[in-house]
Amino acid sequence: MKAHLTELLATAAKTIAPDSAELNILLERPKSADHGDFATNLALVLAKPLKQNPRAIATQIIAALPASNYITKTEIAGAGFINFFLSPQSKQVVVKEILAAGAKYGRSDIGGNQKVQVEFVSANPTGPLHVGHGRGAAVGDCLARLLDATGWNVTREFYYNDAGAQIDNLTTSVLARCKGISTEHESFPENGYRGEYINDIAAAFLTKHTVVADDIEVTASGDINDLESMRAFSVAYLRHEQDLDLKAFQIEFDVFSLESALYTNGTVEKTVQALVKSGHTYEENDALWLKTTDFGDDKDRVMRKTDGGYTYFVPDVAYHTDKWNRGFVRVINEQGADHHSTITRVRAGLQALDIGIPKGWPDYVLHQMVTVMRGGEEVKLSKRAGSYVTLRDLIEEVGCDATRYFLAARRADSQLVFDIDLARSQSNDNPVFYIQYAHARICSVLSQWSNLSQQSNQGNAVNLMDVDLSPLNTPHETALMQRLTEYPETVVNAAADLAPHVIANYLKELASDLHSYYNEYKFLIDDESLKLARLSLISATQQVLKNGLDLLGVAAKERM
RNA sequence: GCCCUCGUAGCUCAGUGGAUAGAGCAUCCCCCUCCUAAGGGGAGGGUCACACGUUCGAUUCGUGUCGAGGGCACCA
Repeated sequence: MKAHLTELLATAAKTIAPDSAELNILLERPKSADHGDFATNLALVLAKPLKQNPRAIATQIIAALPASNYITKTEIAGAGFINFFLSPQSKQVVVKEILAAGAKYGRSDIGGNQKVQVEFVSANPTGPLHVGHGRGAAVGDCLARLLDATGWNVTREFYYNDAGAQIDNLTTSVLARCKGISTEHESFPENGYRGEYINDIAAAFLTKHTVVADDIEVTASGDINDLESMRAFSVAYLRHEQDLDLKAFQIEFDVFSLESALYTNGTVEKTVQALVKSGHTYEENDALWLKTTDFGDDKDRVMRKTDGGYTYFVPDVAYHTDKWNRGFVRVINEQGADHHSTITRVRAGLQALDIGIPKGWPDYVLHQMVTVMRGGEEVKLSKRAGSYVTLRDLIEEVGCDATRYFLAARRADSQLVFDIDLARSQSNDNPVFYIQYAHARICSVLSQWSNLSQQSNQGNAVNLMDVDLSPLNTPHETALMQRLTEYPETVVNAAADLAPHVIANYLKELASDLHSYYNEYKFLIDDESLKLARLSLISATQQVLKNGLDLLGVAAKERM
C-alpha cells in the first residue's frame, strides 16, 4: 500500500512540478489516528518551488489521484498535509497474512543471504562475565537475530584476548593463591585479580583437575613452578566458566577465535609485513609507527613498542583481515564504549593494507555503562568476582528472560540503569511480564475455545484462516490490526539501525493494544461469526508477539 | 585541554524536520456475578538542559555553553 501511494505521489509531483526532483517527499504513518492511515507533506514541500499556497496545491494533487477501493477518504489538514484513510477491508487482510505466514511473518530477504558476522561479548578470560558483558551479549545476540530475520547469513563470533598482559596478571594471581598468599597481603600482585574464583582455580590446579572449554581440554600439572601449565589451565578454566555464563543466558556462538592463534599461525607477522610494504609505516625512536593520520586519525600510532611487543590494535587489524578473508561483506562489532578508541586505528590499519576493504568496515555498536540498582541503592559487589556484579548473579536473581529484555530494551548508546526490583516484579510495572502475559492470555482463550469445540463435538474443526473478518471494525480492533501491519517494517527498521530496543518497544505497545482489547470485549460468545473473527485476530496477535519475543530471545509463555 | 555518546514528566525511558511531544512507575479517581484484575479506563504532571543559527516550520539539523558517562599512553 505504501509503495503504491508513494508511486502515485511521485507521478503527481512530476506532473505538477516537473523540475523539482530533490524534494524530500514523505509518506508517513501519522502519530494520531485522526490524521488517517497515511499522510504526506508533498503539498508543503511543493509550496516553495511553485510559489503557491500549500492547501491549494493539495487540492490539485487530490484531484489528480485516481479513485481506489482501498482508500475511503482523502483530506487536506493543517498547513497542507494530505491524509489518506484506508478502508476496514484493507486493514483486515493482515490477519490472514499473519496466520498464513506464521513464524515467517515479519521476516524478509533484504540481506540477500550475504555473509555477516556479529562479534560480541569477547570478554578477556580473566574472570566471570559481568553485567556489561551481559548487555553486550543481549544486544549482540538480538542483532544477530534481527539480521537473520532480514535475510542475512549470520555468524556469531566470540574473540578471546588470551595473549596479553592481563593473562600474565591472571597467572600470577593464581600462582599467589597457590602459594597461599592472601589477597590482602602486600606480596599479592598489585594489579592481581582478587575474586573468589581465583581460589577455585588455584585449588583445581593443585589437585590436577581437567577442564573442557569449547574445543579444548586442559589438565593441570599441579606443579606451581610450571607457569605455562598454570596459564593454560587458568584460561581454559575461565573460558569454561564463561561458557556456563553464556549457557545460562541462552546464548550460543558459531565461532570462538583466539588472539593467541593469530600469533602462532603467523597472521600478525604477515599483517605487519604487509603494512610495512604498504608504505604507511615508519621507524622512530626504536619503535614502528603506523601513519594512521593518513586515514583520519589525529596522530600516528605505535605498532611495535621498543620492547619488541605489538600494541593492542595490531593483532586486532590482523584479526579483521582474517574476518575479511573469510568472506564477511559485513562485520558488526558489539563492544563496550571503552573500545571507542580502537575504531579509527583498526579501520586505518585495514585501509593501509589496501586490499579492497570499504572505508567504514567494520561496523561498531558500542554500548554504554550499566548501573545495577536494588532497593534504591547501587549494587557494586559480587563475592564470586570480588568487585563487579556478575551476569550469573543477575540471571539467578531475576531470570534469563527479564535479564535479556532489560539489557536489550534500551538504546545501546545510552547509559542503562538495571533495576533488580523492577525486573523481579510480576506485574505491569515489568514490561517483560506485561508482554508475556498478553501472549499467555491469548493462549488461554484459544485453548478454552478448543476445549469447548471438542466438547460440543462440532465435527470439522474450524480453521481460523478461513474466517470472515468483516465483523472486525471497532476502534480497538482497527488499532490492533494497524499495529500488526506495522510489525514487518518495524523489524526492517530495527535491523537497519542495528537497534534491538525498537522491537522491545513495539512489543510493549502491541501488548498494550491486546490488553486493552481483551478488557473491552469477550471472545467466547454466542455470535459465531463475530467470535471466529475475534479469535482470528487474537490468534494473529499471538503469532506476532511470539515472533517479536523470538527476536529478543525471550520466551513466549503459554501461561504465567 | 581534545574526541565520542547521552541530557525529553518527580522516577525509568520511547519518539520526531511538521499537526495537541508519548508510555510505564509514582499521585488521585473509576472498572471483576463474566474466558488470567499479573488487566483496563480516566485525571494531573513538560521552557524536549541552555543560547544562538539554518528552515515556511526545530525538541529533531548546525555551532557554542553547562551537566553525566566513556575515550584520549611505546595499556589492553
